[in-house]
Amino acid sequence: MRQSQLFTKTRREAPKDEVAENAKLLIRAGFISKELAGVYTFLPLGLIVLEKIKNIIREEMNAVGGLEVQMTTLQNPELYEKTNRWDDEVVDNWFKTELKSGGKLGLGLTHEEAITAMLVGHVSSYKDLPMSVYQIQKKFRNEIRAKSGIMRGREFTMKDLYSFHANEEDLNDYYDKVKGAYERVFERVGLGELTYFTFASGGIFSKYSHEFQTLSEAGEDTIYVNEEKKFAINKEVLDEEILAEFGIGMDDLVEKKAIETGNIFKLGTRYTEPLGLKFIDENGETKPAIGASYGLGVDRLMGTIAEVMSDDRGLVWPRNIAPFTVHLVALGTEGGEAYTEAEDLYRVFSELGIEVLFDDRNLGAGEKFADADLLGMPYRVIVSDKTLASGGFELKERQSGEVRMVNLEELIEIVK
RNA sequence: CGGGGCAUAGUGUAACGGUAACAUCCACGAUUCGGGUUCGUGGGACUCUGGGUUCGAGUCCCAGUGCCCCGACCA
Repeated sequence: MRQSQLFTKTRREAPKDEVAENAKLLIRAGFISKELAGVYTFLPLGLIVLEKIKNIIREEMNAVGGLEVQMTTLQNPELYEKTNRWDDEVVDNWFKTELKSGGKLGLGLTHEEAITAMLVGHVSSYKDLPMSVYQIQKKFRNEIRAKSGIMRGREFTMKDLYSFHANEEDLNDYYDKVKGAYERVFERVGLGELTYFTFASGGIFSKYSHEFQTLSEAGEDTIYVNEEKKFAINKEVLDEEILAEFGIGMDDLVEKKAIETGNIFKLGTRYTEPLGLKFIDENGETKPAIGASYGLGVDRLMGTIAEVMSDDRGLVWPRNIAPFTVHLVALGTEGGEAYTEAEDLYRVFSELGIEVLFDDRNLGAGEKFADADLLGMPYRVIVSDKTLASGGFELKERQSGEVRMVNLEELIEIVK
């Protein structure tokens, strides 16, 4: 893409109504735009990042047998009345609305009920199980207080997977498989090192629920990390009992701030029972299926990456989710030799399928450098009189700041 | 939902109760061309909304709305 055709502009200053670093940077760089408190539009560059994250998640969910669907945003209150989650006294962050005819509707804040009810017509025998269904879709939560930029919004994108099983053993096996899929997702988006499998409250069927917590000072949660075994315990469940359970003491744990990027938990028959998702087992007995649900905040993941990977000059995208691999910058006078050379390189990259953002704007070097740093593509390639004279290209790695001269073959080898 | 703060060009900030300024931005013309070059000319605001006080309100008072922060909450 040519930067001259990108309608978004960068800003020197962050808007005063944002404090969260992720929102400040993403707005300054033109990745997102704020509509309301906790409600953000994704602009072209931001949307590319979001879609890349979604695709990684999609691949990993598919790899553990998940089948993708898209449930509706508009939700039928009857389902939630059956599970006692419609009443505002019970669930206080519904967005509710009504039909012209007078009937009520809810805007989906989670889809256990909808998925379970939808599957009733598709499950009748133990042979139909296990079943694993997911979606990547908008959720709406009427948060009393939205905060932290795109990390806790009122409208956000979430991947939610639900699995249903004939017995507990099968549930446990699958639960571990999904855990592995989550670990691969975090690895691929560049957060593997910083993300801890964490024991937390909220378990319905099992004692604990499990969270994926990414270390960050911007996090709302306090967790206790055990480096050696690479897991953590959420402060909310930390007590003598759990320490004994893991055979550790407080000395083995380090207190950290973290962002809850994922949450998985076993539901048992909490939803299948009231909604009638039953099957007949080998002995002809009718039983409710046993379920689990697995959530992953897509835009929260993006916000977390912006938060933990950026530096004082701007965003730093891991290669797998960067909007473009290369930021090609032409210096000198528009139409000059360097520009012509850059045009050629742009064409070469495009033909090779290398994702490139070409800064073909007629601006000074300083401004282009500042923008490149702010936008955060993994590689910056400079074409200028200087590089022409040396017969190569200047390649700068955004994350390390390492700069070197390379020839065309080397350059392509690195960025392809 | 308790507590606190803020609201002025697209953005960031000024303005004693006396008739909105500066920077950035945008347009045009020069200049410059490896870290936001420099200069000139011009453009852009019913000062969040509604009331009130006053000869006069961006400024003081009341109410509302929006936004931010702390806490609570977060299936």
